[in-house]
Amino acid sequence: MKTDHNKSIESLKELIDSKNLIPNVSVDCTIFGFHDNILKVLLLKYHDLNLYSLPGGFVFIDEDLRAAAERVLYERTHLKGLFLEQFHTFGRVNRTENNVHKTLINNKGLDVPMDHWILQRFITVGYCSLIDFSLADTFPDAFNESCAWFEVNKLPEMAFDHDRIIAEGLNHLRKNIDTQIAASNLLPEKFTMKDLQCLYETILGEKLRRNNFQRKILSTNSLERMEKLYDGSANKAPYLYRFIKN
Amino acid sequence: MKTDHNKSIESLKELIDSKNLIPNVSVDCTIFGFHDNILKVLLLKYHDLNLYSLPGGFVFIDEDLRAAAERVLYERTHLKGLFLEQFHTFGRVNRTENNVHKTLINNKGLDVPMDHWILQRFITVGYCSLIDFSLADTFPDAFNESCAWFEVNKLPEMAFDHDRIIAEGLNHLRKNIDTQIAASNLLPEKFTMKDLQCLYETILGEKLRRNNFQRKILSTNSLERMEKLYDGSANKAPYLYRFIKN
DNA sequence: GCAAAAGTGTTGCCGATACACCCATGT
DNA sequence: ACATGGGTGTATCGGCAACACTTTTGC
Repeated sequence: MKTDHNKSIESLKELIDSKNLIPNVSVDCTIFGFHDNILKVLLLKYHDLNLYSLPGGFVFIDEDLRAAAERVLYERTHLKGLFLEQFHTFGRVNRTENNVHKTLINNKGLDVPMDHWILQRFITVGYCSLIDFSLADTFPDAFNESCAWFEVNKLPEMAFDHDRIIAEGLNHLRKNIDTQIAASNLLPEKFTMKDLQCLYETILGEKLRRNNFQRKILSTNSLERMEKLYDGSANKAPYLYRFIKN
Repeated sequence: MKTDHNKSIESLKELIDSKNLIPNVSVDCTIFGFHDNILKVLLLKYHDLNLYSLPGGFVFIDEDLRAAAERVLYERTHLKGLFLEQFHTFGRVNRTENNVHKTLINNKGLDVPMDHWILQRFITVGYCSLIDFSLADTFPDAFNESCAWFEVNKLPEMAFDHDRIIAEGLNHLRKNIDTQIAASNLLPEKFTMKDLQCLYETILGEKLRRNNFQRKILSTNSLERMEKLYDGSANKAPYLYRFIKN
């Protein structure tokens, strides 16, 4: 454990001293997780603080902005090729006024110049993703002691303006949910129309009409109907569907 | 003229040396201009180069990101309180690979360290605005020799990825055009329905049906009908309308 | 009266909604 | 048979497109 801790400090120090980062810029990912009809969001807990943040990171000088977001997503989930979209850039001066980095650096006993950009105001580019949280392990980084899923309407106290970023990210997800996104590993290979409807309802946070939903989805011609599912219950067996791959 | 040139160099040098700017970050404004049924976009021409760019600028360390965009808009038009919306952040590494700043600095004979961020890759946040180009004077800056309006489908060669930024900005404008935006100084106080329709058609780049357009706009209850306009032509006089201020 | 442009009416289509009914299945 | 829940039919509504008709105006 001690070595882990030293390693943490080492990598933190390295990060802060790095000349290979774009100063004053970060990316933050609202990684939404769906499973069993619950919508969660992945948050990190800072060491020794009762304060949470979005998975975020800085951008290397030779790295595409989107690639930085992909890297953040990968570092926390070890998953690649996921749905990931930029939705807004947050740049108000006071968004980082309670700069938690300062406390962290002090707590770690690191020697960082007071005029270092990590202690100043910085802007952040918000990205939005969606995965199945039961399929993803999560991996905290040197800044954080834990990496955990929180239901979107039961959020803990957030650092910076991350509560606002989550709200905007969720808004983006809701406006952009479609069968392509739903198709990416959120449901089993074969699933019932009810499964898909529950996914939509959970993301949108509202009930939909069963029959109208079915028609709307089928009219997109993105589903293929398979055999029926007999689960032993005393009712008509639903058809299974799968997404048509393009 | 000589003094102006020296002043230019002075302010350029000041800008580059400034410790008060966020490095590697800029804002670029797609300032669309409407008048006489023509849609233009405001471009700057670089000194001694046959290359154009969007009005852009850097962000002061104590300045809101949006305020930086407002400042850029104000510096080029001397107008305030205009429609202005962020639409996308462009962050690919190679977007600044033909860094025109290098040429400019060489041409000016400025002494800038080769590792200065202005010569490196930087990301830019795109903002979109819309004004009446006949009402706005335009003001070039030290970097540029002229500031001029170009029709959106007759663009000259653009620096960086500014052609893409314009395309995205126009797309944003088209998706967000509404009576609120149209109300902001693009038309005279009183105008005919045809005037408004022409504005929409010019921005959207497509013809609309006269009668359906009228119904659609009136159904928003954002217009107030005034007296008729007699212009001496041999046809029924159209009503004048004005926007209802909230 | 006539041409030109504005105002208004009507019809049909499409998508979304809401309600209803039928069908399959295990107890 | 019957309760349960899935599948499908249909009426309605609102928005929009398309077309037609009427009105106003100066020549």
